[in-house]
Amino acid sequence: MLKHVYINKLSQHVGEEVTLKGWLYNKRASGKLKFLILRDGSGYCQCVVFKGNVSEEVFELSGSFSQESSFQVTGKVKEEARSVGGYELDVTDLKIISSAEEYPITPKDHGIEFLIDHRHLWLRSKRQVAIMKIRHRIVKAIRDFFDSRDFTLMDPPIITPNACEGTSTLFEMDYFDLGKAYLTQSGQLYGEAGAMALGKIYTFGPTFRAEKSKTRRHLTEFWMIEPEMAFYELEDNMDLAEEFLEYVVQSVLKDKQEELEVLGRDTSKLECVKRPFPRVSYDEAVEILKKNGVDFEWGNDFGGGDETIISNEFDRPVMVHRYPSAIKAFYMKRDPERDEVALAVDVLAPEGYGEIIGGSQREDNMDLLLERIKEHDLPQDFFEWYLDLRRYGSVPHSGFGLGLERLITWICGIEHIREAIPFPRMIYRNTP
RNA sequence: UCCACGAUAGCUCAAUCGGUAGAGCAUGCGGCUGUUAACCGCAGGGUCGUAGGUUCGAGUCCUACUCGUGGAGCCA
Repeated sequence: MLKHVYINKLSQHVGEEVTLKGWLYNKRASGKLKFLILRDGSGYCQCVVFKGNVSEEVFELSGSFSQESSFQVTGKVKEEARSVGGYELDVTDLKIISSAEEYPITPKDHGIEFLIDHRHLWLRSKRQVAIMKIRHRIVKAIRDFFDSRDFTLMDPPIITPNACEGTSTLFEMDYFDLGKAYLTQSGQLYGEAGAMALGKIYTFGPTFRAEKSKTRRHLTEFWMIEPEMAFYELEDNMDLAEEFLEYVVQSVLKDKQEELEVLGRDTSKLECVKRPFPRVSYDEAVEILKKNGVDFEWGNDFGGGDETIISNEFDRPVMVHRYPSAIKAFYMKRDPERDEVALAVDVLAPEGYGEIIGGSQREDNMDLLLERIKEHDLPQDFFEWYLDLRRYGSVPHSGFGLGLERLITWICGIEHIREAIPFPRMIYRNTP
């Protein structure tokens, strides 16, 4: 057998005879000519079997196996403009590795229920492969961004004894003799401990929300990135968030054009994602809503529709800061010049994709933090370790949380968050 | 939890006013030397989500239930 090469490296082997290994994506035949589309995870290649070029057995074999059968094929690589990917294999030999049973996902349309039931197979389709490759590129950009700025990756626990923010519904479990425990809703409080130890950290891990949310923006299990920085105030936090988003989006644009094209993404919308991002206060955002005819009362949180109206005013992500403290978490520091608003910031993605980042400067004053814990009716004993961060050398600090799948959904320009994660966990679905 | 919509062949869907269950894809066989979700011909493939009801007659109308989809609230 000749050297096994991958489809995305075919350009280096033009004129050579090579062996490809993969799965049958689609096939067409025309008399003495057969076209087999092979996919190998790195790309797609049309393999042409001409009756005159192969043995009788190989010619018969090449038409006999079904979609998604695995096989290896040997032939000469040539440039071919008519062919997908620009290269083609003139087949001289072919061997079936495993003949597939009748494959459920055909090249025609399918409903979402059927596709998600077959998620393990759906991942093989061109569109899903493109999304997963972009997901990987985004994850790499996120890590590169923080790593190159001297952040330390610090993994928070997944099992926690209490609700982080005291509001969400959590997945509950029995934890031996210690009573109830919960799957984490956020690694943030632990991130703060990390920032006091390491200066600048980021967490990157799974997060769980048991709310019975049933929309295209929700998963019960998703991945969250939470940087936390000692000595950062709200403005520093916003500077970092916009630099971060610009870097991630531009990295994907630079390296994943082909995949974005498969998804039909309008990349001009992504080209706009450059600093500076618009920054509007909550007050100003409320004015935008009123200008657009929304009957909105100061003090409420924005709904999905409100976020869309606000983000439609801009061509790039918009940072909304200084929300009413009453609707924000207990640990957020209040504006010293205006107690009714918190030093919080949400980043709203363009095109109606909604909130992708939520962050704030944290309350660093021991007495005020204790007051907030009592106001929110939270069990103080669970937070003693967190209060220690204020007892022992408290400093101004800030951070934000980024929902990975929401970021992917926006960058890919896809309709529903379930396609942004390999195996989505949703309120009425936990299989496959 | 609430609101709306849906369930017919392996898949995607159609079936007029309540009157014999249809098509494309997929599968099998045959044809074609440049196909791009190939095309052409033939064939097989149905407990119309479940349980009741109305009717001479129900895929179609009514009731309940099950499952699913979209949205609201809540959130990243």
